[in-house]
Amino acid sequence: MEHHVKGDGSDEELMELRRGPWTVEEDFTLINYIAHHGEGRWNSLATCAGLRRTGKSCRLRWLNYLRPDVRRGNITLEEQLLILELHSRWGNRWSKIAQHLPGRTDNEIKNYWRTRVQKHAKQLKCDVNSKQFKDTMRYIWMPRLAERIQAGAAATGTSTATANSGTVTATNYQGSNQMVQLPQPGMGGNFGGGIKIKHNIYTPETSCTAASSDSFGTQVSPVSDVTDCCYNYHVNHNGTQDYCPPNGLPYQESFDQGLDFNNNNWMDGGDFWKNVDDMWNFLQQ
DNA sequence: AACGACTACAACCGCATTAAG
DNA sequence: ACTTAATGCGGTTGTAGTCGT
Repeated sequence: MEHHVKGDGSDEELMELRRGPWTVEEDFTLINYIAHHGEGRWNSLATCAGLRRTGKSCRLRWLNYLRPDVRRGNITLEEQLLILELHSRWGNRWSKIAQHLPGRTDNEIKNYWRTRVQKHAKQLKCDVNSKQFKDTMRYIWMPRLAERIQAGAAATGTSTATANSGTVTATNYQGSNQMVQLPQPGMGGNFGGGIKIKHNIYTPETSCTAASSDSFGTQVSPVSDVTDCCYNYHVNHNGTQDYCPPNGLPYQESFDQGLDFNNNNWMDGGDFWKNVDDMWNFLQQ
């Protein structure tokens, strides 16, 4: 369908600027023009190319869709992990995050975050910006993603996730065997008690954020130190204490049931746990 | 088959920042 | 130094496709 700017007698209306989805012809015109004249000066480009589009629209179409190096298709596990990691550091700085995922646009990453991550936070009935959700992501989901990446790498004989100007290795995220205290229902952001469960947890010490400069050579301030975190945990370097819930399922397996990392559906456990309390109840069964 | 709900993603909008004159 | 246009960014909306009933 075709949209037109309407109603106010503006220049835009007089020029009958088009809106809405781009046609194949428009795409071809834009690609052709940029191939001959280069990109930039988007307003004049739109006019000179004979496109009845705003410069903004042309720029967006080029950068997000037509550019030859735009990468399409499913977000890989490595990319997911990188997005989570960078978002935890920079927040909604989509453009900045996208710089470290070659071929991915800020728009795509933003869409991914909104459709997958925010959806899951909603299903868990917690705010995506809450410490509770961030900690769940950081100490549970990210380590599991890393494990799956490494498992995949081991299976295929590859060892790194090529993801930007630098590389992210799965081993960046490998934790030592440590004891982490899970949040209990009603604790809010301050988890004072709780049982101790062994897991390869993701900590500032084991993540690339622990360094004063990150793996991309960018100076960063470390994210909240684990001592600032509401979790109480202690390191169990020999890793001898395995906790097994009464249901007989190892802790890790229990989480895998709720967070299906297979087939990239690593956040599709929302129907399994309706909220954090449900998750907790399941783990205590 | 028809319908509605849901999902993913393309596109738009408004504002902030930067560059040019 | 100031103004204005261009560009970039993040939030939001629109829509086509898919799935379940």
